[in-house]
Amino acid sequence: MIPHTNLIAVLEELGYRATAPRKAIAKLLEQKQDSFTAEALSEELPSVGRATVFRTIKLLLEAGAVCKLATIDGSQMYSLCRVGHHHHHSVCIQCGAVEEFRAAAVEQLISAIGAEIQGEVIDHRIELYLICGLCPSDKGK
Amino acid sequence: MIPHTNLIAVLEELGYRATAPRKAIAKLLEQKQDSFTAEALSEELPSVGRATVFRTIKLLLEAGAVCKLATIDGSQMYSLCRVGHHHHHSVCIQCGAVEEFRAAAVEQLISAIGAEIQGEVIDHRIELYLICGLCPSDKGK
DNA sequence: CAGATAATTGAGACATACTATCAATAAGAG
DNA sequence: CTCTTATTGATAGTATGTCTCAATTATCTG
Repeated sequence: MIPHTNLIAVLEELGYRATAPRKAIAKLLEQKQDSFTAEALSEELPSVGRATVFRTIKLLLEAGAVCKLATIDGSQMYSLCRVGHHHHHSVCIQCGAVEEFRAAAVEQLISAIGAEIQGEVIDHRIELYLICGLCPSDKGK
Repeated sequence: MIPHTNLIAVLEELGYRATAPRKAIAKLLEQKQDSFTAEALSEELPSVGRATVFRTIKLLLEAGAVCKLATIDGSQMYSLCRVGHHHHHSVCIQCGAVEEFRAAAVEQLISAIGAEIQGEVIDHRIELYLICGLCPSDKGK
């Protein structure tokens, strides 16, 4: 497990060079539990050019080590993927913490729905929005 | 059913005025079966200011008459909602046609997953990507 | 119908999230 | 160490919106 903790190795396996800027980005990303925007990441790494941050995120996205996901309001952000296989995300709408989940039942259900729908289902996307255990919920109000 | 076919009525119910630009946007949108971008809509309506097109889409989005959804590659687009209640979308990755679906099983499953996950689930989003019946699939290759 | 009032519009500047260009630099192979 | 090529950073450009503000237009009120 935890196959994508070494992001530099992921890039090297794809034939990309292990440069200092990429190492800095990888190191920072590996510590992130939460979702992030490319812009914010760039601000955290003033020594690395903005374009390089965006480029590296894109490489990691293509490598499957990072996922792009939608917030509850439809805007977008990234999240480090800790598992290598197909999965979905839950996002805390307060702190942005991202968890990954995978449920066999989901996949079964999707294919069942696919059977009822005209056309050939290619892929799907599921996001769960929640208030995580560490954030104060509104229940106490 | 078909509650959101009259988009102007939706806006009026919320206290917004039925102006000529809004009527033009509404008329065009009501004919759309496919997903669209605000930019494309604006280009189709050169007589209406760009800002007004974006503003009106935003109003309809808040009114629930239009949904914002993600394409398979993570970019975003809009789609007219034909049903008023909670639903999900399937998007043809070739022609952009959007269908709405609602499956009780999905909602049951989501709440079952919610019970297994730390935190309080607030909302969810599901998108199915497919090649619709009208588009040539790759099967014949 | 004639203002008065407030919402709405359009033009354009600004904001955000990227992508492309290109000369300078640095990684890695030999 | 040197050569080759990937990579970088600065900057300009693109895509998708949002904000500002003076001018316009809907609706209200008499």
